[in-house]
Amino acid sequence: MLLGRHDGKIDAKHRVSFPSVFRKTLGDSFIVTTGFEKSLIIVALDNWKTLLEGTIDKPLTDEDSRQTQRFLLGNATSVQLDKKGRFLLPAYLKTHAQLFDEIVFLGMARFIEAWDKKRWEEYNSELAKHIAPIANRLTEGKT
Amino acid sequence: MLLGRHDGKIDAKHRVSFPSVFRKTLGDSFIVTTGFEKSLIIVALDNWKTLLEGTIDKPLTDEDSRQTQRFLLGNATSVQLDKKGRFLLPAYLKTHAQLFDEIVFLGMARFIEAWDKKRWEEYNSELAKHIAPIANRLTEGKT
DNA sequence: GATATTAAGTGGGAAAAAGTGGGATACCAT
DNA sequence: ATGGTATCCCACTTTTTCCCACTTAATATC
Repeated sequence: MLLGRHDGKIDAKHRVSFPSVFRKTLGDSFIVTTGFEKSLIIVALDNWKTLLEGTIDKPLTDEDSRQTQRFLLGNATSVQLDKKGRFLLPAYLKTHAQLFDEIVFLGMARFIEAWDKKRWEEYNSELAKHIAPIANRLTEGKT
Repeated sequence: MLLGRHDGKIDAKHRVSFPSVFRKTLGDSFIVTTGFEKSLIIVALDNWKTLLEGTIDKPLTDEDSRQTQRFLLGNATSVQLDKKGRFLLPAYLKTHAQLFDEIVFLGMARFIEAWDKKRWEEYNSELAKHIAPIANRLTEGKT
């Protein structure tokens, strides 16, 4: 299961270093697409369809579903890691996630989210304030 | 049941020595994540997994579930003790807990809290001054 | 209670792995 | 051709991992 935070960098050639821990699970070829809250979603090729369940399997007459499809599928790209574990990030994805040179990868069980480091830290500290009930359950022990 | 205070150290290689008393309960593999008042929370793996149930299999479109996942998964790390009972502490957790080189582990019944030694001692002596009315509030209204 | 014995904890060397940066060549579109 | 981008490769730095030696603490033994 994918979990934890690992940092990477984006160099002048738009190459993104991908943490080796995650590489062990995902392999050296996967899908990158736009995510929610200005993140990027990174998912293994064979997990791609499963992940979309419940979001794109609605009838095409449903506009919300059409829009979600366009967002998730239309922006997706398949990337390949180089020998040193880096992939090339298309400009439109870099823009979407407001990425600069420091990137944070978050293991989210079945996929990975990527955030600009600064934005993640801001978002996360906000999150901590509102997620207290969840954190409470964490320390309550077995239910 | 986890209780008591035991101290540890963090060396230059980010290795944290974990008290053998707690190791006997938790084993040599567990979850470390962010906690309240800038502490760290250490919980057993299966404890943590129970908490995740019902959130990691929700569709991507569920915002609440996204937030919970980010908090629970993004900040957590699964650690493994080495032969000498130390684990590697990720930089972001060290930062969160404002840890330097001395660390205090507190048994909290079902989980463990970790504090920077100096911060803990300051916090604790403040606590001692004000704890009586606080503890009283906890029991007020009951019976 | 002093000393032997085992366990726990600390620090660091050395090798391997991961990550970083950049040069040189190939490729494509204008 | 030319400028921009991608690809491949290599050199170098940093981090991680594994192992061992040593110190300190805890426990046992007489």
